[in-house]
Amino acid sequence: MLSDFRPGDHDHEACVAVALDAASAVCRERGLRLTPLRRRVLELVWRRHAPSGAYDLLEALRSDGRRADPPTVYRALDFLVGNGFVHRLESFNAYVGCGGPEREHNGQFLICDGCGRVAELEDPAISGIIREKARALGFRAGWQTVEVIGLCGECRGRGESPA
Amino acid sequence: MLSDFRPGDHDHEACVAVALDAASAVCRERGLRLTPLRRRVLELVWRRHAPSGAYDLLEALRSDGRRADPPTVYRALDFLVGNGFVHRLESFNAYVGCGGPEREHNGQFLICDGCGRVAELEDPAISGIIREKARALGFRAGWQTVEVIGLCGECRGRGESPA
DNA sequence: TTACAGACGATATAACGTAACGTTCAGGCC
DNA sequence: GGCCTGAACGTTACGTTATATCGTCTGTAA
Repeated sequence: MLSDFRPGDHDHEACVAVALDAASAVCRERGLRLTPLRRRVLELVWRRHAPSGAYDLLEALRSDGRRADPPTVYRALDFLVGNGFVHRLESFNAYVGCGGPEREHNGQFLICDGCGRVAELEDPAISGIIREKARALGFRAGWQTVEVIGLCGECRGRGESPA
Repeated sequence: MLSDFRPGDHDHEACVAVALDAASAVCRERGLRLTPLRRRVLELVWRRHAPSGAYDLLEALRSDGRRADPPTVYRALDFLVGNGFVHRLESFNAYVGCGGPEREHNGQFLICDGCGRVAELEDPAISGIIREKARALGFRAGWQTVEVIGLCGECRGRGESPA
C-alpha cells in the first residue's frame, strides 16, 4: 500500500513535509525543476488527503496573492502528474498526492464516500490479473485506471451510509 | 465477456439492431419508456463501437434535424446509463453501449489506443480480488471503475504503436 | 553577450455538464 | 370525451473542467 487512510489525528504537517521532501529529492536526482509554483501546488494537494479539483487549487493560488489562471495550475499539475508526484482520479476529475513517487507505478485507488479520503494501493495481484485477463483476449494492457468508491473503516464505524 | 472487439467486417447493422431490440425488451419488462429520443441516442452510441462524447451525440441529434441542447442528450444518457444500457468511460468522458443490459453488473473496460474500440468484461476474478484487497484494509467496496488502455489484437497485428 | 530552452503570464476559447422552469404528451380515471 | 397527473422534453442560462496560443522572463551555457 502506498498511502493509507490516515487517522484524523495524525501529524498532518509532518505528512506534508515528508511528501515535499521526497519530491525535492526525486527532482534533484532526476534533474527536474521543482519550481516554487509546482512545489506550492504539490503542497496544496497534500494538505488534503481528499482529492482536490484543479479550480480549487487555482483559487488557493489566488488566495496566496499570486496572479493565476487555469493554464498556470494545469501546467503545474501536468508536471506533477507526469512525474508521478500526483495522481489524477479520473472518476472525480480531481488530484491526490502520490505516496510513492520514487518509482513508476500504476496504482489502485480506494475513495471513501463518507469522508472523501483516498488510499492508494499498488497491488501486483490486482494489476496482474487485469493484465492476464486482457491478454487472454489478445489485448495488451498499458495503463490501468482502477478506482473504487466505498466506505473506509472509520466511516463504516460511524454508520455513514453509502451514497 | 460482455462485448468483444468486433472484427472490422462484422455485420454492424445487425449488431445495432440486436442491441436496440434487447433494450426494447428490457424496457418492456421493467416498465421503462424507451422514447424515440432515448432510442435514437442508444442507436447513435451503438453505431460506433468506440466511445461517443456527449457533444458528438448532441451534434448527431442536430443533424437529424431535431432541436437539441445539452440537457437533452444528458437526460437521455442519464436514463441509458442509469438503466444499464450504456456505460460511461470515466477516463474519456464518453459513452459506450453495454453488451449485457439484462442484469446489473460492474464491468471492466479494455480500450484500444489504436482503433478506439472498446471491449467490456465482467470478470468476477477481477472484481473479486479488488473487493478482497480493499476489505483487507477495512474498506467496503461499492462501485469499481476499471478501465484499461492498451492495444487490441488487430492493432498489435498492424504494428500500431501505443500512444 | 548572445543564444537558447523551459517556465510562467495572460487572453481567449473549447469541451463537458447542470440548474431551473415552462410546456407537452401519454396514460389513468371520472 | 374531458380532466388530472407525472414523466419527458424544450429552452435559457450558467457552472465546471481543460486547452490553444503567444508573449515575456529567467537561468544556463557557449
